[in-house]
Amino acid sequence: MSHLVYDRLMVVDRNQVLRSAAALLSRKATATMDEVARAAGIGRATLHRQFAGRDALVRALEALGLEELEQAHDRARLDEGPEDEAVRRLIAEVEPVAPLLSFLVTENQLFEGDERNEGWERIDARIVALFRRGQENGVFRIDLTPAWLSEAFYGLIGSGAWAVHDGRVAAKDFQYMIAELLLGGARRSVEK
Amino acid sequence: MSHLVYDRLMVVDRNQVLRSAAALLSRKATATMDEVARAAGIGRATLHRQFAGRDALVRALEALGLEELEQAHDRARLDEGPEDEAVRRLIAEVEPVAPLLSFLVTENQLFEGDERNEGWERIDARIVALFRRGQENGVFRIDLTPAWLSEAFYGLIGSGAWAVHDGRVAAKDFQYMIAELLLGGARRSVEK
DNA sequence: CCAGGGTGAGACATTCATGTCTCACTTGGT
DNA sequence: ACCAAGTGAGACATGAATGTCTCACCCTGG
Repeated sequence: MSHLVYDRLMVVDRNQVLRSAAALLSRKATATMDEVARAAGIGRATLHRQFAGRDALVRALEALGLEELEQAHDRARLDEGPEDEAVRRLIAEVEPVAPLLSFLVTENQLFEGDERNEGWERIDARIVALFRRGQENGVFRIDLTPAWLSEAFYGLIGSGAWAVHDGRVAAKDFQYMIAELLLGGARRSVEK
Repeated sequence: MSHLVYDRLMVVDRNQVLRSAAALLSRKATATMDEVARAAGIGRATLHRQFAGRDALVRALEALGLEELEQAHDRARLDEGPEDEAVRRLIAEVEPVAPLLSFLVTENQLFEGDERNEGWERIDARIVALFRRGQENGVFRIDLTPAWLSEAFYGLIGSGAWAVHDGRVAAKDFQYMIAELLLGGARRSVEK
């Protein structure tokens, strides 16, 4: 029981540190451990006590990102209703995680298969399944593979996050821009 | 006249070094100067003679990438014919530069406005103009801003390059997948 | 009031990439 | 055959980030 007290008062809130680290590293991926510590309002030593090293910190961020991504997928209820609507819901739910996500993606490129977290494949499987189901139900075209649609989905999320980040797209248009491009494409359509 | 002889035989071919560096760094962005040198088949000292430092090397790669990008835009003849066809041509021409491009993009994120090369804006202006013209001619939808379409274009190019890189998409499908998604979207359409 | 655990600050050693320099060697030109 | 230029290899210094450790301080609980 004493744990609960410690976690909230005197002791550094590990999760809070992670949030602040995510916010910082999403903007400046090369931030040093010292900068991360300062951003979290703690000392570098304390940061090291919580995370053995920079690698451990990134791993923890990966776990955090994956957890939030999974929750986003859960909330989006991908297996309910029309698949294109499910995609829209997913975009909306994923938006808050987008900056952290793009940081992790570029960071993961460097791990080069050292020990890739299985969580990514789980996430990927869920969205691949969504696109596949949409194809079977005649909602999505069948000439674009689910794997590619999944890749493009996260690519557009990242692009959208950056576009918003440096003011090329208004934050309020984030979901619409991504959803419309992904679902409808750029070409002018007769329907709708 | 003696320069031509030097450039081809004894002296290191600077452009050749750049190519090999581009190929290596596109796969492993954190490669050392030593690794870059080895990959080019030269000594580290010689690499430093050609490029004052890692920063200079990246700048040179940026110049190379921008030059090839501009040439790709030229060859795509963006101001001729229907705009959607122009986009297809552009995708085809940009494909070879895609890996280097995605390296430069992630690398540029770190420069944080120190001295961003103006070339990017020139390139961007060209493709923005293409999308804008397509909108005026009724080929592209007007509810997606040209700035976003441009961002999405390069985002998808990058995603496609990575998808091909780790075998999620066949290389021969690169152009088709990107063009179809960007132009037509994922939703099944009545036409076509 | 006292004891203990957690913290911030700073000193310190270590590691690694970078950048500089020297030197012997090879190659091409004269 | 000689000379000059460019090169590779290696030694060396530098700087930066990392990781470890100590120590004084503060807060909380007893």
